[in-house]
Amino acid sequence: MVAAAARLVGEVGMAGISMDLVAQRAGVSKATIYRRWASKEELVIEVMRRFVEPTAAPDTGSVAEDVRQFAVALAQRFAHQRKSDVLPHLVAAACYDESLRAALDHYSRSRQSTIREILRRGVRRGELPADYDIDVAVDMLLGAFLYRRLMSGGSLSADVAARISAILVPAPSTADPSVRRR
Amino acid sequence: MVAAAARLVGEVGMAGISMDLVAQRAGVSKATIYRRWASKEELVIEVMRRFVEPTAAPDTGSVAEDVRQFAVALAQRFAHQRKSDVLPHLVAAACYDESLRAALDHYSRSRQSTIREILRRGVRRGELPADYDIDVAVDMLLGAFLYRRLMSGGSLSADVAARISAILVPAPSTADPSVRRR
Amino acid sequence: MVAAAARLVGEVGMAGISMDLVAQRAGVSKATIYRRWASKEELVIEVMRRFVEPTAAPDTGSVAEDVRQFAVALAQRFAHQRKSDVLPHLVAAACYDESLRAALDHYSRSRQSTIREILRRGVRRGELPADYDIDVAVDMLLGAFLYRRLMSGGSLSADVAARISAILVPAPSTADPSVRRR
Amino acid sequence: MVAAAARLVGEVGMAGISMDLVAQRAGVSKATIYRRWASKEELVIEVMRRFVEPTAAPDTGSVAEDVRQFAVALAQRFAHQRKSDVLPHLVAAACYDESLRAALDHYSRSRQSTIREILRRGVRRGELPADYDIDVAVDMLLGAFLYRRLMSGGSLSADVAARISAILVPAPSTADPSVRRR
DNA sequence: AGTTAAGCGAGACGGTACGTCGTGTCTTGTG
DNA sequence: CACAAGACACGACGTACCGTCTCGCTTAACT
Repeated sequence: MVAAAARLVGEVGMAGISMDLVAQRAGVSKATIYRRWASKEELVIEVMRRFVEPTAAPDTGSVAEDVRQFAVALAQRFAHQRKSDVLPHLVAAACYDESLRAALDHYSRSRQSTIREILRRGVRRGELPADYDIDVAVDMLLGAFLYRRLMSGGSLSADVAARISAILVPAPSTADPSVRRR
Repeated sequence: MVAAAARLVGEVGMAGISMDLVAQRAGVSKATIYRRWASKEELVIEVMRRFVEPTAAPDTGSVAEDVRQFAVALAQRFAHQRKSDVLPHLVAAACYDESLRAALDHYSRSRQSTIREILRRGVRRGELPADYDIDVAVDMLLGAFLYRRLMSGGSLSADVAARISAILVPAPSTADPSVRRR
Repeated sequence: MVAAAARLVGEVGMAGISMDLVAQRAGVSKATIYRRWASKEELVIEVMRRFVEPTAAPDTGSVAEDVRQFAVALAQRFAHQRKSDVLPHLVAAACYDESLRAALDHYSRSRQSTIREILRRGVRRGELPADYDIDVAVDMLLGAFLYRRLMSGGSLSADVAARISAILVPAPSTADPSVRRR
Repeated sequence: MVAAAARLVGEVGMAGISMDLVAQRAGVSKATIYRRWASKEELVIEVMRRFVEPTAAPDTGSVAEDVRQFAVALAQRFAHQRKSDVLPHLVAAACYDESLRAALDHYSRSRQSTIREILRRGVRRGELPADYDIDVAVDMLLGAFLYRRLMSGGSLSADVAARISAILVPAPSTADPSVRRR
């Protein structure tokens, strides 16, 4: 069921999926699907939860470097056209469906744990100011990727990833104290 | 026609709109609409082009302050639930429709002109480094808003807007030369 | 189980009944019902067998009067909208289901015993000709009721009942010999 | 559409018909069917209206003979298993659907015109008493056929038809005046 | 001025997917 | 060990939009 949906996401993308199709492929009745998920969107969230493994958290000793590596890895994720079409669809659907909204929030929350952990470590170690706003930073990092992918149409090369992380967490290169103090 | 669509966007949101409904409201036949727009999405882009006036570009003399004001103004934009549901829908639709993709790109490009101008001015004046990556910065600013609104579910207060712009363009408060030089 | 079905027939009529509903009401699992009856129709036949008591056979000494009384009593039976919807449903279902057909035939046969007895008595006493076709007469009597109720939409008053029986078994009132002789 | 439905009635009978099937066979969308008929039952009534031509009215000069001929012709109609399953289904469905009820009434009314005309002629000519209850007689005649076909399970031979009509309109064989006068 | 052409409203149409319901079978867990 | 509880495959239901299409009617331009 989830597996069939996952396969279909890969084959025809979010737009090509219908409940009838999933049911047929999974050898399952539509009613059975609806018994578990309220919509194909919630089903697809389940797909992501199960089939998209979280990015590993690097620990190089430097926040700036950790963030950079994380960002580069993330950029690669967005390469696959088909699969990265899923998220925009879910986001749009969540605008009209409260329960989907909740499910998506929960999912995105869980997916942010890696980058949040990296940043928290930075604060702990003193590499980032104590009042560093992790929420906002995460929004900026992931938002930049999303926006670039969906709106700007720009590339998502490793270089771009690096530049984004550089703005987010300025490299302490020449022992720049300006950030830490404030 | 566009006016009727605009009214409907306000009343029932993107999800509640159908071509039949627009046609009926505009006192127009569906065929006539299709003669001008390929889909309701392209029609709605037209709506935005006509009815969403661009944010004014502040010019306070300081990039940091300009960006801050711009961000705060933008944050207010995202307040209206109904209307800000439109963009995600268009973004999702653009994933499957090349021509819509183009129309949306064109639109978003034109909407970025204000913030790009602000940043370009900053570079010209030397407040920002000569190699400041405006593309990336714009992605981070707008992406942060989008992501926060759609995924994080966080608030979009003036305070948050200020913090975002602070990360993007560190205030030169105490004549900090570190950013400029590099 | 049968009792629950009977109650439901009274409440929601044949159309509103489903096996799930009967099961729930009877506090029984569907499987248990299917173990005993092949369909809800056969279950309902059981209901009729148990809960619809046969019309009493009058014996006034005159066939014509007996038939009249029987017909009037029968007419009252058809008054209840809800309950008399059951039979048409069963009849229709029996067209496609051989075993149901048999069950229904058996039931209707048993229900005709009263009127057949009345007519047989008439023949025995010589009030009806020896070659009187009881089968046909029964069909005409019951058929007239059924048809009137279901197709003509006419009323089923005592008066109508009387007129039907009068045609079937002409009253020997004024020593009319025409029927007997032939 | 109606033609496709007619063909299907012949092939799979009333029970085997579904709106999806009719739509597919007619090369038409379900919505189009529903635009014209509220249910498959009303569609089938249309089928009967168009494809079942009315029985011709015999005029032999004698009511008794006219009725006999009509009855015999009618009996042949009921021969085809498949097709005569349709009516019971419609009758049952009409019990739960007011508008179908009306449509069916209208149809059956129009189908009775032949036999009614025959009987009216009999009254006009004085072969039947002036107060002869045509409504009741029609119910008895058609009802007998219906009942025999659906409930009794008896045959519908020409002989049976003749016997039914004999009871309904006693042959005036030996110039029996008893009926006419009254 | 009369005729013709274009443009449009109205809305029917073939399709596709929806989400729900009922059936009859089959499995699981409990008393 | 039987049975309630209920999950399940199947298939029909009736609805909603989509995008295309054919009708007439209007209005304008061109005879």
